[in-house]
Amino acid sequence: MTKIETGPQKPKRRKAARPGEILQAGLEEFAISGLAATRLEDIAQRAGIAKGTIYRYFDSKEDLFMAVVRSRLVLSLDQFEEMVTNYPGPTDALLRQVLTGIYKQFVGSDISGVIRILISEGPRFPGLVDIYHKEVTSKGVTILTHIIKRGIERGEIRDGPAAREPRLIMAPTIMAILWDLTFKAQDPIDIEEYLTAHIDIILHGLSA
Amino acid sequence: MTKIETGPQKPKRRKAARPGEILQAGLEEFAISGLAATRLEDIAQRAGIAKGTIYRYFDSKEDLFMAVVRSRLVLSLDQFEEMVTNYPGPTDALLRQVLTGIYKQFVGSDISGVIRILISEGPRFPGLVDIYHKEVTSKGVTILTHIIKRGIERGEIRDGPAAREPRLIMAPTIMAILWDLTFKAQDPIDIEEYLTAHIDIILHGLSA
DNA sequence: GGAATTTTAATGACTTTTGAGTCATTATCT
DNA sequence: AGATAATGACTCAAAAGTCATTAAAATTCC
Repeated sequence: MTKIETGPQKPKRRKAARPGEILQAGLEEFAISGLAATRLEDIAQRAGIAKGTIYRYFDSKEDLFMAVVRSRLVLSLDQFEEMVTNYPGPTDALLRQVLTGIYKQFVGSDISGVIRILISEGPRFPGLVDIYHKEVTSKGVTILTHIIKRGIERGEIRDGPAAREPRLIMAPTIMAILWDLTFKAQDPIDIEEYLTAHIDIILHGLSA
Repeated sequence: MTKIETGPQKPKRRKAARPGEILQAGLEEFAISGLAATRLEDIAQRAGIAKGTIYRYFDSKEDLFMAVVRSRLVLSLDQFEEMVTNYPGPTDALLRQVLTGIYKQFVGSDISGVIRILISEGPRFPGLVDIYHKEVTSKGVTILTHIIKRGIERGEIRDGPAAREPRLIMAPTIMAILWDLTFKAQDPIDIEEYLTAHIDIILHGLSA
């Protein structure tokens, strides 16, 4: 019955265990279990620290959650934007390059975790949805709109309903991310093949 | 301080409050908040009953959760299957009919709730993911594969990478469902237009 | 440069809160 | 009148959040 024995025994590491590590551990846990089902103790364990340490950097579980999502929300689409504005060649090659880059960067990455979190927790965190929509989604739509506009001007893309709905171009990407998150065990996607097929159907679907 | 006052005051309704009502209320709450964050009290309130009543029909919160998802998992794709096998006309009209039917039936329906639940809770309920994959996803893929095969045989669809990846055809549908769940407030989808564009790009993307 | 001292980081036992699950009591049905 | 359905106050376990205590780092002083 040696129980009442207050105080800690072995505070070890120093220097590391920075907020960044907590954010990373938090992302990994939240992406799997969501906000409510994730225990701070799990995050602490994954980060190799004690639960109490989290409270030195974040006010509450929810505060940590917000910080986690915000920290991964911005993600640079700038490279793609630049690709589009500077690209000299034909539209099909440009689209191929942009889509390839997006797959490489997103499928199976931290970003897919953020997307799952957003879908799951969106209703209780409209603020986060708002930021994501502004920072990521609508930027993506803008880039795709540019590609289409450019293609129409060059006479490579036909104008029509499809050209007015840029979300169609990225739909297969979103689906691949979610498929990978959800059905990887049952029925894994071969990303190479899928990407090839994606580019193929989009190029034929839009071409003049 | 009139607190300790055991026993109930007003058991009201009889006859209604059947398991079905609890399942419906459960679906609505679970779809918004997920398993962990949903309180049985919320479900009870939505169903217009007391918390204890739930335990007459379900053993535990998790048992109710499983029952909720299972109850909405099967959903008939049979009508679409039948459409495909019996359809006499050209592929574009068939595809138009099938896609229109899917949008009408799925976007904004109970099914979108189930899809959100599956994405959110999948990692902790691989059994449910398994059932959904077998009962819904792979059936959907089969139907689309039939359409494509039929189209190739009739000389209306070109063979190629896109024809080997039927998931591409339904990707915009999935995206519309999730977009509606997540970004309705920021940026609602006009389903009529979106569907038109979807059919347009797919038909051009696949046509011979 | 290094011992002594102050400041800051980290710990985990403890407290508090929250919500799942129970059950004695009461209404309604047969 | 007996059986069944429903209730909500209550119990209890689990996890969020606190804090006295200790380790390590930074600073001061000689």
